[in-house]
Amino acid sequence: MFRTHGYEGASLTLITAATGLGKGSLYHLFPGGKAQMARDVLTEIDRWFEREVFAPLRDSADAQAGIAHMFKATDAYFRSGRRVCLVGVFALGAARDEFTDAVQGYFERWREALAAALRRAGHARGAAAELAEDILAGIQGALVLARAANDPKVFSRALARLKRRATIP
Amino acid sequence: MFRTHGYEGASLTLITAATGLGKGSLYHLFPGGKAQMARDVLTEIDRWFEREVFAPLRDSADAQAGIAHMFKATDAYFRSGRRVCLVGVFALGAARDEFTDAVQGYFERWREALAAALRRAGHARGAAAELAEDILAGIQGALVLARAANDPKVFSRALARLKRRATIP
DNA sequence: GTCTATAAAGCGATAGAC
DNA sequence: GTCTATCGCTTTATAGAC
Repeated sequence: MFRTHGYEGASLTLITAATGLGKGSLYHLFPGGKAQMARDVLTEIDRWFEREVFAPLRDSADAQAGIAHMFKATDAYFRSGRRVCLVGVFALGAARDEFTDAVQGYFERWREALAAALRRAGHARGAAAELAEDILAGIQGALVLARAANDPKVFSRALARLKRRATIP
Repeated sequence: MFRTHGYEGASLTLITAATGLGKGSLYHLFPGGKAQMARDVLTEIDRWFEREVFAPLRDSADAQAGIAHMFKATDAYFRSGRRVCLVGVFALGAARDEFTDAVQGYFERWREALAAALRRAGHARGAAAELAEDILAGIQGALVLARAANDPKVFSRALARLKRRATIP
């Protein structure tokens, strides 16, 4: 609900309908209310990316394989462009100020892990840093364009091109 | 207000405070209420980009000059990364469905005008189409990253790299 | 642990005085 | 054309029964 409606747009009524839980249950599980729900969702997303994307980027013996894994996991996570990025949605809105650390940390750690992997894969230091930024921006922007055009293929195409740029022939 | 708070987040209270107009005045000027306000803002944005970006891309005798003008106007419009894109914000949220035409049209006409200019500037047909998509996604994504990091320079850097990719040496 | 009932505030929108 | 007052509804959040 936060992903598709934004923080302000995701009302408790929508959340109760989507979860099948009444407000009483929600406040029992999340005493901090809506803010805690969002915080817990952000934490869960962070854990998923840490495990499925950042760690493989950092730890893969074969850097190229780690990068390839990132593209595959990213495509799966965003449902090939049918899903948008909750962290990106929060970043653009007023919610960024309430969840600064989570929003900032997500992109920062992704960028750092990717830049290091690109370096290990053979890109020059400066080029790797720039390329990592381009790839992250390319992914976020492609999600915007895909949803604007209501055409997930925009995302798939962009992801394929970014993967090609990351690969050293 | 729509840009910084999203469609749902931009309440009439925020809008009255920002404009200095009471609700009565707002509904006198915009009988269609909040939806009309958003529609009129989208129309205004569309006019601005049509005049300052799309038309120069299409009509410039020197295609390279038209593209350079686009990057300059884009940097100015987004305040070098201190502003985000209202159309992008709407695209990611539920507002897209209420303002489909405006959101879709904005990116589509930008992409088409840019692809044509890139082709006239010397890029091969297929490469120009791909590059146009990359540049639009790069801009939207850089706005996300810049706001997430609370660092406008992320946007300026990305824009400079995109401009370099658009230029044929 | 989940529910219903309810509170207090805020929402978009309208009416009518001036 | 702008204001205040108000409507009806929704919002987040709480209380208390079960």
